[in-house]
Amino acid sequence: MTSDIAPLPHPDRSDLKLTQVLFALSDPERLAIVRQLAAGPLDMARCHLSDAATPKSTKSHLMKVLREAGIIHNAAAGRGRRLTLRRDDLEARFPGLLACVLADTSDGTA
Amino acid sequence: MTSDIAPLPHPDRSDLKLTQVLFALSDPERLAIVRQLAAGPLDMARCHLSDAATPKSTKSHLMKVLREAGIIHNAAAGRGRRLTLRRDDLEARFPGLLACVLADTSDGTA
DNA sequence: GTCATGGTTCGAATTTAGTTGAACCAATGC
DNA sequence: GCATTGGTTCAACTAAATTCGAACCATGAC
Repeated sequence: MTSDIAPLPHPDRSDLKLTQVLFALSDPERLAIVRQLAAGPLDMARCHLSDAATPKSTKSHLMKVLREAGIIHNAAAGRGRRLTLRRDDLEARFPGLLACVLADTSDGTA
Repeated sequence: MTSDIAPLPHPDRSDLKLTQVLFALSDPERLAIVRQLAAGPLDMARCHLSDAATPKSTKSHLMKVLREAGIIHNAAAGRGRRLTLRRDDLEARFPGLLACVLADTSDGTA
């Protein structure tokens, strides 16, 4: 078979928790990731952190927090990972939240 | 004079940080406090926590986090404290944020 | 198969946040 | 004056989040 990699677990739309989403977004680095993904899906290797020297384990952990909160989807794609912002799910559960979070420019990540 | 109590420090509207606001709101207990204050100003003594047995030092700390994030205003009033949601400031800096956070009912605090 | 690339996971160390009792303070009631 | 009520602050402790290296795993190129 072409692939037997166990896909990472993602919470169902109905299981998203507002407090968990807010927490995930409350870190500047994670918020910056979300802003990048707002422009469209991105290969993880092309998703940059503020400090380019950050170890990959740290980067992976940041993605995990966002994924477990239901903010991003992380799928295997070739030898890498494809990250997608779960816009529809977020909008369905917390209408307007993403929009006003992305609108802000006071955290340096315009 | 009638009062010389040093007022608690509150951040200026222009100093509010989105990530700090999101963090403050990411705790269920704090979010529940904000929901109560959404109905109007409240004396702190009448602002209830989920566990009535919570020590006052803990309650005071919860209020401090909300105050320092710029979400609530805490003013001396008689022998107690008057808590007010900083609606206008929040709306000015993060339009729509409060509305969609208050709209959610998935955290038990409908 | 071998190698390089891209990421996850684990464990340990560090850092940060939450909890609590005790001490203290201001205002009101008496 | 004294006692009560309501709340802040401090210090110590517990709990949780973050960071990072090391080990590991799949894929794709060769």
